[in-house]
Amino acid sequence: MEKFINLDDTKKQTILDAALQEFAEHGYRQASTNRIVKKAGIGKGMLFYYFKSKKELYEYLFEYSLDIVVNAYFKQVNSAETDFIERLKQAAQVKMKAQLENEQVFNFLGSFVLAKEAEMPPHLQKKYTEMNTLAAALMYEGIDKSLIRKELDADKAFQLIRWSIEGYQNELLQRLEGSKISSIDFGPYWEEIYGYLDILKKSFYRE
Amino acid sequence: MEKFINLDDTKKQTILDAALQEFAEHGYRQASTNRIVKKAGIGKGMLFYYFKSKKELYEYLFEYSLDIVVNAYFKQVNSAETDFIERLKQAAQVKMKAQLENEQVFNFLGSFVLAKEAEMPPHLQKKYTEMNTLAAALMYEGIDKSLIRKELDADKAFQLIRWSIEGYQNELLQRLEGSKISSIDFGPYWEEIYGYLDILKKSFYRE
Amino acid sequence: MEKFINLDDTKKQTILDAALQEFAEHGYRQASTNRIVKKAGIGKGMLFYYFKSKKELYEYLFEYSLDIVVNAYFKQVNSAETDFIERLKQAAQVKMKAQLENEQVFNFLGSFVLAKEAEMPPHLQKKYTEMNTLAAALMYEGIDKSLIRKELDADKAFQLIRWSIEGYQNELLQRLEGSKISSIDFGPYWEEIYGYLDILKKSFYRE
Amino acid sequence: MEKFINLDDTKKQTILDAALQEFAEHGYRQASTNRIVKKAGIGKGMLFYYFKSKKELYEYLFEYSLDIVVNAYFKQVNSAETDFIERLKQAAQVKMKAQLENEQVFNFLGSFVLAKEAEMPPHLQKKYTEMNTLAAALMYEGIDKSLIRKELDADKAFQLIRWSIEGYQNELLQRLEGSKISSIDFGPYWEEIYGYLDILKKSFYRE
DNA sequence: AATGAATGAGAGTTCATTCAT
DNA sequence: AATGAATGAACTCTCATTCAT
Repeated sequence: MEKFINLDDTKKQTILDAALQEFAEHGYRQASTNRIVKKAGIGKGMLFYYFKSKKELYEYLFEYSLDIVVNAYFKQVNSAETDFIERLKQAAQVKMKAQLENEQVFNFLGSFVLAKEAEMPPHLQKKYTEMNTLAAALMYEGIDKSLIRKELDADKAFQLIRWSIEGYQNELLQRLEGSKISSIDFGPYWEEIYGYLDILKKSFYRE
Repeated sequence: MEKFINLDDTKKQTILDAALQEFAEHGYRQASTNRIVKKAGIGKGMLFYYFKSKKELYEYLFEYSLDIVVNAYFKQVNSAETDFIERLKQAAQVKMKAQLENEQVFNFLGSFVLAKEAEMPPHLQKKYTEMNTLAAALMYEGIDKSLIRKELDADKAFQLIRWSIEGYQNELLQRLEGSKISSIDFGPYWEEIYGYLDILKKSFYRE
Repeated sequence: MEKFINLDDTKKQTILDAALQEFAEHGYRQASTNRIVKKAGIGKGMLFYYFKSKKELYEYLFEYSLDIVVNAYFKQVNSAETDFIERLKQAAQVKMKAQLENEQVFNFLGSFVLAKEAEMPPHLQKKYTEMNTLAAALMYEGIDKSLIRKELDADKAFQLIRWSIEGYQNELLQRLEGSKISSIDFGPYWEEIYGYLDILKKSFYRE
Repeated sequence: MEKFINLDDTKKQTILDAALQEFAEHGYRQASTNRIVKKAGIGKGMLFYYFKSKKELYEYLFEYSLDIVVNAYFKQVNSAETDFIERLKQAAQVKMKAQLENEQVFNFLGSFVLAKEAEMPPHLQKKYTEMNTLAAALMYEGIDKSLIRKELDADKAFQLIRWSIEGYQNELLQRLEGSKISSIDFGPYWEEIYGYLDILKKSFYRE
């Protein structure tokens, strides 16, 4: 694996892209190392020279993808914004941008949920959970709780708001499933989401 | 397939359980018919005597599972209750009970979303969608919209409430993952969920 | 096998027909005992009660078919006819008639050549050869050798004539391959064959 | 398949022989790829590395065999000889030699006729027919028809002569079946065949 | 006499992984 | 550092044969 890390960037990227795409498209087990080396234009032996097994390759891709997501998404969320809903709104925009720019990585991570626990080592599951925890932390850090109506438990309210938004995002994803992400006009969806955010504000925030 | 249906119940259940578990654990393609017969304690040939192919087995399990879910869950939801949040509360209780009693089935259906459309025959996709439509209909039918604060769009509000609850349920599921479901004391969780429902009422309902 | 022989004729015939057809259509190995019992309308076990194995069934069918051929074909050849070519002509007519009336049997025997020696016991091969020898004997018995031009070895001439006719029959068979035998108009072929027989007479017979 | 072509000749030949033998002995469907690899002494996977399927292997063997037959047999027939029977005589000698040197190939091709059309792709059927047409053309090209007695239809006479000879060859083959071809003393047979050819000349040719 | 459920070996094929070059 | 030929276990599925009923 260190062998792989020391490769020059172009080659590294070619291989990463080939592998991410293959795993995203076929899932862990159905992904074919044969197709990966063909797509990447390298010899069959090299893949197992860089990574000692298919699983190690997968785990590497996983950690690599988490890194990308953290840097291109989480770290771009404006933590100066103290209004929770506004921060969520900005986060959603950042996420969309990051997804556009790292389609393979997001597709790959999206497909991770599919790889059943039985086959995936627990430490990956853990990392994934940690990432989600980090994301949540970033989401709540420095938030102005006083905006929430005083008769409500602010933390629980935040959770409910987050779940609502995530629910909406999932539903949106299902609706868009199949469309090529780069060809979607998000205009109408932003309007829709603003509608929902407005209701959330009216419901949970003080007047 | 009729061959299978006419089996005595104990044997049928053993095979069903083995297959549901295998598919839930590994997904469609990665599931091994070899492991299924070993788990079920039947000869290699019998599975293909009962079902002419792996796919037919999968489809049977799918329809079987839908039946269970509809009967043990959806049909148990009290549609006389016109308060949306109260109905959701009752539904959540029914769902927990159904899940407890049909662990494998719920696991299996949960894993279905993941099976790539390409492999699954359209009529299964259709059935699944129909089930979800039915579920939504049951959830919203006869609901008293006037409980929602008049300045909010009632339908959107219902959606937000639903997403909130589903989000909570998912999070709960992840937290409990690994624990043997039958050994969980749900007491504290009900309190927690009531806390959330309370907030939702305060936020979205008229005073 | 004696079990089978003591069955009443209708049932026996049903089973024979089903088996002959299956073997003729798929060859020995690809023939499915499952399909045979289904076609014959008997239980799976009965087939192996009557015949202890697929091979025994095949061998029985083989001997049965030889019997039919000998009785419906060879024995019908008019041995009073002393002109060799005339006898061959009559034999060809009788053969066509027999084939029409025992399509299954002839198809089955035709497919026998396919079953490679490796799998078929030598005594079947032997029987088959014996049948051919018998056929040849019948063909030559009581033939008037004096019709053959005196400068020719009569026996060798007969052989050549026979091979010629068989060659023609084989070529005809290949040409007709695929057509349903009962729907063929043999008219034009008889003319053709008479043409050939005429040449043979002119060539091998005294003037 | 190119993978196979680039193998060194010894290995290629080992595999070819194993496969030709297996197919010749058992026919297409009943031939076992398992037995082929065992006979050839290669790993199970290699066969499918060289040829992507059993069918592709079969088709390769088929075209390979046609090539051999055309080059080692047809092309060796002396087309300068204008006497039909003399040409047939020479052809028979060439054929025996070719058969001796390519036993497997001739056995394999001999078994091809048996493989039911349904399973074999039409282009193979076509090639086979083309080969036969070519063979016939070679046999009749430049032949001096004036040798045939004037009262006979020359073309039909040629057919009869050809069928006669083929019939003799087949009978010879059946008689020799089982003997190791390389240990046969063909001396007596040539005498026999010359006897037959002599009769044919006396019968069909002008005096 | 009759059934058909049950078995397990074997079919063709795929694939991660190794290793000689 | 790089190749791709080679392996063999595992895959889904078929089938002749047996056996409890």
